Amino acid sequence: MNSARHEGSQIQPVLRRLSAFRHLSECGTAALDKAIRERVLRAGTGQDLICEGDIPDRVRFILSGWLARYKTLEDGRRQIVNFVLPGDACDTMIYLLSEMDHSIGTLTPVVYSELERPQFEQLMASDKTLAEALWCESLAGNAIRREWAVNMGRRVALERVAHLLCEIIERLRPVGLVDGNSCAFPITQMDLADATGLSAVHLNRTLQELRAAGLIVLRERVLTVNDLDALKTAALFNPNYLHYVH
Amino acid sequence: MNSARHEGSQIQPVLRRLSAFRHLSECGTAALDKAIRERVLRAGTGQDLICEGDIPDRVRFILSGWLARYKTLEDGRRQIVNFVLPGDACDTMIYLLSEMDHSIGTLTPVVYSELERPQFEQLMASDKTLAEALWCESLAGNAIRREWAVNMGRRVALERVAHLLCEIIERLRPVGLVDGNSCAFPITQMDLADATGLSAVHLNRTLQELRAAGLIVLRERVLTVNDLDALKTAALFNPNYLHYVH
DNA sequence: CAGATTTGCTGATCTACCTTAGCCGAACCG
DNA sequence: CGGTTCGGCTAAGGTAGATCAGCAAATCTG
Repeated sequence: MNSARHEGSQIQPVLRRLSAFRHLSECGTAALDKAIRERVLRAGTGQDLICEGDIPDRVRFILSGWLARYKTLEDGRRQIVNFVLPGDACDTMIYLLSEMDHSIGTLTPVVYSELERPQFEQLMASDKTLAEALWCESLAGNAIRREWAVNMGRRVALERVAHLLCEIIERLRPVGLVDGNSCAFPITQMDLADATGLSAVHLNRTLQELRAAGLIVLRERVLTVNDLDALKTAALFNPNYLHYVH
Repeated sequence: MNSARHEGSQIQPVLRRLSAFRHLSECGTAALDKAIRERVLRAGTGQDLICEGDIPDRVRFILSGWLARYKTLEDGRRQIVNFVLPGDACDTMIYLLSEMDHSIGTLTPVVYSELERPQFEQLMASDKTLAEALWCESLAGNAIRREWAVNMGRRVALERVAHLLCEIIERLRPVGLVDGNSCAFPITQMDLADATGLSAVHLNRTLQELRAAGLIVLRERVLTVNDLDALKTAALFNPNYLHYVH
């Protein structure tokens, strides 16, 4: 178990992410900080935080690590419907529903904070800027899902994968996880395939196509994009759906 | 212009839809009824209520007719990311975002009610059951988008179309628009193709396959499904994501 | 450390779905 | 009234991406 001081340093991603939507008041920042430190937990790779059919009763904030929201068909086909990245709030308000319609599992080791419903509602009530930022975060998650529908329905494999990579970079950037042209990229090709609706084989070939075109360097779990504009053009990427204000 | 008495009769779908999530108090019902009657509008087929890039500043309730949320790529490829059906609330809270990331257009003639942000916030504050029902409606919309990701990513054409038809039927039923085994089905095959990520040609063939299998009858804008369970089985359809409580 | 598993990668084959092109009947329109 | 558009439908041919099978390196595990 780490000290509170150490865990505290990991709250930054959440503050940075919410600040992308609204300037947070000092009061809001303090309330959030306090609430998050209350209960910090860890999970290893490949664990489910919550499963389809479970009763949702808490809200989570991701401090580090990557997760996926996913659904599985009876015959095993899996579709990742969203990545959950550091700084993301996870399931704002979902406790209003009586049952989860999807699962949330870790793709890497994860550190996260858990709030019970009363704590979370108290947090929302504590500060207007914070509440609005949380609402925006939730609405932006919605917008991401819409863009994914476009991605899977109307983009070909190369555009599709390029688009996903652009999105991940632009989501990691405001939380400070992009260093120059590179970011840690800790997930497997299988995960990428399940997120893009492609087979693992075809995803692998598409990555190689992107590499051959000089658009990406992806090796040893690090993604480097030297010409992001070129990648965005190849992806028909328009960042408006991320809804960052500043 | 129709009389208020006549328009009033069209509020039913909204009440019925929200009642699927929470039992509405009399007070909430009355407030909603009053707010909706305030400003009832009409639009013909093929009109956009709001476009990508517009500033969202109002909330809408659909009283009759079908609409689509959609996005268009630069080169014209279109993807419908959601159908908006009678009774649906349209863009709860979206005024918190500064810009629309998608468009909403009519697929049929539509009757709808428009509320400015202050009116809507007043409505939300007026009654707890109503507010919760509206939140649930919004969360359920989210869940539908997740299921669509699965649909486009992991289901083959026949399953995909079958799944969409099941969803539409199960969404129309609680608002009273399913009559026995049939419902009005006023949209074109092109619309269905854009919603499923298929080409119009292939969608047409898939419909014929469904007809040949005896799973659906679709003609003259009426959809009849004599054995809904069979269609659901073919679609790997699980209604849990619609989140109806009763 | 050896064995088992996972991950990235490749080749060959197959097929689901796309594209292009065009027909037909119904509705609409000047 | 004849032209035009729209929606449903069909045929032919091409291709993007799936499936199956297998290999090598890295990683995990006992």
